[in-house]
Amino acid sequence: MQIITRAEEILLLSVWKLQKEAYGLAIRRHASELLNREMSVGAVYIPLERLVKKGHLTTWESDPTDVRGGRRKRFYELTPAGLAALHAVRQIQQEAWSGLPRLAFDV
Amino acid sequence: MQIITRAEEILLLSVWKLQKEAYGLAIRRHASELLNREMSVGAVYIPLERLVKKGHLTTWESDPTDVRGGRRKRFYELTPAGLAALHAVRQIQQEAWSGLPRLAFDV
DNA sequence: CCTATTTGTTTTACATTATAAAACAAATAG
DNA sequence: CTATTTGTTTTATAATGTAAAACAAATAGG
Repeated sequence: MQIITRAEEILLLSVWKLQKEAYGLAIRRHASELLNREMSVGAVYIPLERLVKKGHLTTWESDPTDVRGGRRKRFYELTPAGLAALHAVRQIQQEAWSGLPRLAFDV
Repeated sequence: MQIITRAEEILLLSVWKLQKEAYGLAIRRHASELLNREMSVGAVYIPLERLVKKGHLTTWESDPTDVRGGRRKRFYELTPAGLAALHAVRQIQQEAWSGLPRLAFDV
């Protein structure tokens, strides 16, 4: 489809929204809330890696923190290309949802 | 993902928009315009069939028309379930795109 | 007529994406 | 030390997306 998928859109927006707290599990929690549905771990990390490969996200690892189980985190940040991809999909959405006629069972 | 995919969204909206003219090739033309990109024939018919199977569309065949090459067409129409699926995805989109902080390179 | 062109759908074969589940890693609590 | 917690990576499979080819049937025009 070439345009980003819905999963990619949700993940990019989650990274955007979470700002400095955009790491794997936090992104998973946020995206799951948006979708009203618990995403599996793989359903987050694998698309995230793809988005990095495509240049829509950058990523780096932090040091461990001193909370229980607080090991190193992999953080993500939106790139200008990622933002452009979001704008592109947004525009298509707005066009696609405009000018729709009234439906028989909608009235 | 359970929520409809982007391809499904675009196809359902195309069927909605085209009303009584919602058959395979017309849907393909309309969806291609929305995406600014020629969709292949298979990229339309196969997802359409899937949407029928899921109960988001109904379908039927017309008689041939008397224009050159005007053979029978397979028409599609949105079901209430299809409309509900569109509304669901719309709501998620609006939530996902709200409350986004300003970005460094966006300013 | 008959064959070229046009409009249309179906099928096939393959690439990409999505997903669950398991494995792995490393931190602190007690 | 070892149980629990937070976190990432890997594996294996299902679901979707796509291009291209095959198939079907209509009219145009000599």
